[in-house]
Amino acid sequence: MTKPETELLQGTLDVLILKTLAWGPRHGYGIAKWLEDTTDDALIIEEGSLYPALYRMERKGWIEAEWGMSELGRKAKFYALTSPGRARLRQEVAAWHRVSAAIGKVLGVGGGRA
Amino acid sequence: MTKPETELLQGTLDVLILKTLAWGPRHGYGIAKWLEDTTDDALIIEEGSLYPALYRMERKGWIEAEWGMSELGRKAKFYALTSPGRARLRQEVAAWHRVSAAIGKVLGVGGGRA
DNA sequence: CCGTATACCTTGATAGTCTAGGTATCATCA
DNA sequence: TGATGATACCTAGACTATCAAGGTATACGG
Repeated sequence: MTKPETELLQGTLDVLILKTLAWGPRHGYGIAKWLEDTTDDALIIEEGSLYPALYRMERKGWIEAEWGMSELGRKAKFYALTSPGRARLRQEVAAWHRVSAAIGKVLGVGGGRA
Repeated sequence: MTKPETELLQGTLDVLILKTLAWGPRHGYGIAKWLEDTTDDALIIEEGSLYPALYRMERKGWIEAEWGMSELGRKAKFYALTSPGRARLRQEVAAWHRVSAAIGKVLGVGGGRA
C-alpha cells in the first residue's frame, strides 16, 4: 500500500491521548480506536507509537494505569488522567492552538491558495 | 528547563519553507527571519534545523540554490521553488489542512483561549 | 480449526530537530 | 581602537518520537 498519508504530526500524540482520557478512563487499544473513529481515520495511531507514549506519560505522572476488564471481557490496562495530566493537557492544547494558528497564518487559513 | 514553547511541529518546516519561497526567491537567513516576523515569533527557526532542511529539499529537487548578494550587500545563497517543489507545496498544504482539522476536531476547534 | 478482532508489548531503524559550536563580514558606538 | 551585535553561512553530535515489523494470548465466527 502506498503511503497512507495518515502519519501523525510528531509531538501531537501526547495531547491527543490526554484529550481522549479527559472524557474518562480508557484502555490503550480503545484510545487508538476512538481517535481513529473520531477523525474518520485521518489519524492512524500505530501501536508501536501508542504504547511507548503511554509509558512515557505514565512515567511523567500525567496518567495512571490500572488493570481491568474491557467491554468485551478481556483483560485490559485502563489509563486515567491525573491532576498534573490535566494541567499538562491545558498547556498542550494552548500550545497547539498557538502553533497551528501561526502555521495557518503562513499557509493561508482558507485553503492555501494564497 | 521547560522548553521555550517555540518549538516547531516536526514535519512542518518543509512546507513552511516552500510556502515562503512561493512568494519569490529568498536566502536561508531571510526565510527564517520572514517566518519569525510573520508569525510574531510564534515560530522560531533554528539555523541547525534550517540549513539541513534546505539541503534535504534541494537534494529532492524541490528548490534550487544560487549564490547572490543580499539586500545588505553580503553574499548569500538564494533559494527558488522548482516546479516539483510547487507540486509538493500543494500536497503538503493539503495534508496540513487535513491533519490539523482532524486534530482540531479532537481538541475542540473553538478553544483558542484554553 | 483457521482467520480475524481484541489487547498488550518490544526491538531496531529512521529521520527531523536542537544544542552548541564554528567561520566571516560589516556597521555602530564608545 | 576595540568591542559588540547583526547578518549570513555551515556542521557534528545528541536526542527523541515515530514507524515497521515482529511477538504473545484470548475469544468468536465460519
